[in-house]
Amino acid sequence: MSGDHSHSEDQVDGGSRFNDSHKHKDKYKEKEHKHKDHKKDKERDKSKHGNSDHKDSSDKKHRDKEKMKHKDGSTDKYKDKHKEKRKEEKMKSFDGKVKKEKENGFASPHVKSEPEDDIYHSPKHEKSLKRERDDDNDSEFKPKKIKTEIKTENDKRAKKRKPDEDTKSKKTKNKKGEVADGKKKAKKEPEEKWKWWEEERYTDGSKWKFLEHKGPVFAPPYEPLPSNVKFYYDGKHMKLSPGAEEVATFFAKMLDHEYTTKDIFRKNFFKDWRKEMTAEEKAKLTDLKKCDFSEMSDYFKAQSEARKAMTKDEKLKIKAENERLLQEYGFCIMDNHKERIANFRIEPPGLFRGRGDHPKMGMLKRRIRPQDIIINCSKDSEHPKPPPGTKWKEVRHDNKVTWLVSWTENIQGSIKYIMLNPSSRIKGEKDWQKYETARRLKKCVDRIRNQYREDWKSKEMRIRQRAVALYFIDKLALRAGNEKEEGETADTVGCCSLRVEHIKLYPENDGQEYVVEFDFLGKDSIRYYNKVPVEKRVFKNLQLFMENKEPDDDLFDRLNTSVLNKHLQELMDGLTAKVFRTYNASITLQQQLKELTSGEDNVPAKILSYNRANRAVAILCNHQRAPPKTFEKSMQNLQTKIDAKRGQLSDAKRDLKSAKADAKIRRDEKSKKTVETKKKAVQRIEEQLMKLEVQATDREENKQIALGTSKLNYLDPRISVAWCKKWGIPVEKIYNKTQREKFAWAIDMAEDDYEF
DNA sequence: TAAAAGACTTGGAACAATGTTC
DNA sequence: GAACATTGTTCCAAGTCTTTTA
Repeated sequence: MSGDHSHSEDQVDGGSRFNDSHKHKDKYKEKEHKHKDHKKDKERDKSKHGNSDHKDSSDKKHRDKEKMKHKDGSTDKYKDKHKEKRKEEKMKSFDGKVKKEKENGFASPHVKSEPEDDIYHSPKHEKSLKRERDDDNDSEFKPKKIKTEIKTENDKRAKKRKPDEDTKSKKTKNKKGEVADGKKKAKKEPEEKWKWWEEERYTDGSKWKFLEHKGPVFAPPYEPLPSNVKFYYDGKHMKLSPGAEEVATFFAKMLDHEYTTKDIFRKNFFKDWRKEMTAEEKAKLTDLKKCDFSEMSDYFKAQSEARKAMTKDEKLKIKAENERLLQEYGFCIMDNHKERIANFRIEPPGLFRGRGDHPKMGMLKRRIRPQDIIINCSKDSEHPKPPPGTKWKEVRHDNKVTWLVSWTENIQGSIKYIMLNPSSRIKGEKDWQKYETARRLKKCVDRIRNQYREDWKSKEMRIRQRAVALYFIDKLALRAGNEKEEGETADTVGCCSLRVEHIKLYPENDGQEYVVEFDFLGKDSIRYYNKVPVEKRVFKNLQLFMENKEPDDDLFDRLNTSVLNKHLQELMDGLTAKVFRTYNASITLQQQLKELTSGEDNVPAKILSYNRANRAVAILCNHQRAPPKTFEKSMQNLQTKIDAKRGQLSDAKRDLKSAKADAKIRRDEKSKKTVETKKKAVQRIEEQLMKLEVQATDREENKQIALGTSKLNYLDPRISVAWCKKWGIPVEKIYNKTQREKFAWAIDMAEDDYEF
């Protein structure tokens, strides 16, 4: 598995996946937080190292050495401590729901020092390719890189551009250069799109020089229920205080949702709801089961129906108002350009909807007020005004970050941000940089693979673990798997946080040797199930890692994401675990496109090929979705259409046949024409039929797979653009409007010969 | 230096808008 | 133009990785 190609084949075909594997299965529910009274880690460690019946004697020697080495290793200490805590927790709480002390992070302490250079490099007016990076050098992305080098690089690249692009770009050249210090307000954005990718990037670590915006839009205030909408407790009407009523409506709005049947959700909700009640209410309302929210629920349903049934005019009015809000708050000015803000509305209060078995689901997400808000903007901009009579928590001017507004949410205590749209310069640059890093990995991936294969034989356990984990991250596109605070979130894992219970080893399975079965909940509690044959050495290592461990012990007990990423950083500048996902996704797309696209195919067939290539990536990355509720029905409908079309086709063919026969007898122009018309009709119907059949295939194959995430986040858009150009497929068939805006840089720069 | 905080990307579901069919 | 299907957009949770703090 040294070359890209074979490697990727592994990825595409490797393992049996997607066998009805959507989301946390019952198994997990049962398994969750099982209470076990197992021995402490240190004891385990001892017994492990002392264990003498290892099959592989060299392994044993290694372990013995390891024992010495790790006696005082900080990493181990950490892991042990961590595990002890986890175990303590498990022992403490029967159902594992008791919270645990905060404990996370492993972040490497190294801080990149960036030269403090406040001089704004004003962009050049002449056509430049400052940002077009070559695969061998994405150092332009690093602020440290000095300008002269950039120029040289770009001069080199400038030749690559086609002349017609040059004229195009002249026309759309932005006006940035006119205001050298970037501090004056922008002139009106020209109608043409700004090509930020043709400009120079900041090299001083700053993200902008000028930022002005209007602040966030707050959630509308609570509107009390009309008096005829009643709440009942224990069958009796009860008028709730406004605070309690508001929280009650959050629950009522979700009444039809599965959430409200879940114990944790109900428990959390009730606890938080009670906090909002008056003393009197608190005394009276003691049992959620006795609460009757149905009138509220019906009221909201009726409201939603009414909204749907609104007249055209009313709908238009709302639309106009939304548009007004968008125009006023939805844009900011960043360095002379009007840029779209992604989420300018503050999240409204409601009940927290954690995914999977989230211990905090149902908790009250409190309303965010101006005094919770931190504004970030330029000193010399017109600062956003807080609503009358209120104050912002803080107004700061930090141009080393990209966010405009932030606040701390009350469920996890984490910070939320308002940032720019994906089409913005600031997001686009980062995105581009991501793919360039992945392309650099392409150049050294063989070396890295060879290295981790070597490391499988290392004397040090931590190195072996690191190497095996990296193999999985590379081969299976697993996520890194940061440590998580137990009890704070759903129990999900990634590679480094895999536990013994998440894998099963089969020396032989279905005629294959050394098979590993993965079964765990990953991000968003989406199940990852995969059976993959691995190399013997990996297999033996896994056996070793699992020795004398309990099911809920860490598989890689001498590894965490910080250690792994530090190692990766040494292998390649800028390399982290997630780069492998980007790299493998993009390279897989490129290979699959090459393999699947046939020049003779028509456009729909080519698009099917594209979707199949996209699908291969989505499967690799385990991007699953719940099959749409209407899936079966819509498949049926499609089949009906296909059948009808087939009928139509045979009719048309019969017509053609008789027309031909007719023409043979008559031998006149009119009947000849008729034959032509009939011929065309047959052709048209054949095409339509083919289209429908392709659609059916595509849909069936896509039942449980979500293509969007990989398309938006993992696939270098230049691959798709190049493919479109090469085969004459309109790019609109692959990317919708929003996606085209996000990938404008790629659409503009990629030619048909682009190679990832 | 480990832990915590902060910043930013990735993720599927829900909702809204648009397209299609009758 | 109503009803339904499909596609696009928004929402906000949950990851990764970096930076700061104690």
